[in-house]
Order: sequence, then C-alpha cells, then structure tokens
Amino acid sequence: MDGAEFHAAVYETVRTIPNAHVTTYGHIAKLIGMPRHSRHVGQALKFLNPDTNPPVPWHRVIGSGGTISSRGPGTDGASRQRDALVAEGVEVVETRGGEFKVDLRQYGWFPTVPAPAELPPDENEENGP
DNA sequence: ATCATGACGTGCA
DNA sequence: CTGCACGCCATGA
Repeated sequence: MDGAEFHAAVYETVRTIPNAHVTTYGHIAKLIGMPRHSRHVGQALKFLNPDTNPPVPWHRVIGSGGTISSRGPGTDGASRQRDALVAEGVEVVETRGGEFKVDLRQYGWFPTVPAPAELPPDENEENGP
C-alpha cells in the first residue's frame, strides 16, 4: 500500500458515507485496515480540491468525539465544513471554545470493517510471544 | 540518520 | 466540561 493507494482507499471509503451522516478519521483508518493512520486520513483529505472528480464528501469526516478540526485559526475550513453539514441536515453545535461539534450518537456512521485488507483473518490467535 | 510536523486518538487530572 | 501528555506514523527539511 503506497501513498496513492492509501489516498484512493480513503476516498472510496469516504464516498460510502451516507448523506446526513458523519464518521471519524480513526474509523476511516480502521475501514482501510490501518487503524493507526488516523492522522494520515486527514493528510489525504487535504489533497482534495473543489474540482475533484468524482467528488468526495470530505465534510462528513470529523474527529473523535464529534469535533470538527479547526485546521488553524486563520483558515475557514471548519466553518465551510459546518456549513456543508448543516446544508445536509446535520445538526452542528458550537462549543464555548468556538469549536464545532456533531452528535455522533445521532449522525454517527460506524459500519463494521468489511475486510481486514491484505491481512486475512487467522482463526488461530493463540500464538502469543 | 535525526528532528519537527500534523484535517488524530486515548488516557488522565 | 477543559486542558495537557503521550502514542502513533508518513512526510519533508
């Protein structure tokens, strides 16, 4: 799995998020078989442009706990993401610290891992060190 | 090779 | 609830 395949996997998974639903970076990482690469999921989404085809609903990916990453004080990415989510019917609230949050219990979308990606399940797990 | 960085996650005070 | 520390890992200087 190289960088390009990683990006492609992230995009495909993000495209499967239903309308008016959200998921987390960590869960996307899990779905592609790399649960420790939550940060890199965000890195991949960063490469998306408004003219990306096919379009990727990047705004449906948020942090654990339902918080929208601010991406820095000077950027408007967070507000644009909130706007996109609200336009889809997702309720977004603003915390005291100026952060945006979504209720994952209501809008969260966390499907089970479809396939362990390149690491076939081994029924024998009693093989500790 | 080492150091710093980051659209993250989890644990703890 | 908020804030802080640490772990994780590809990427670029």
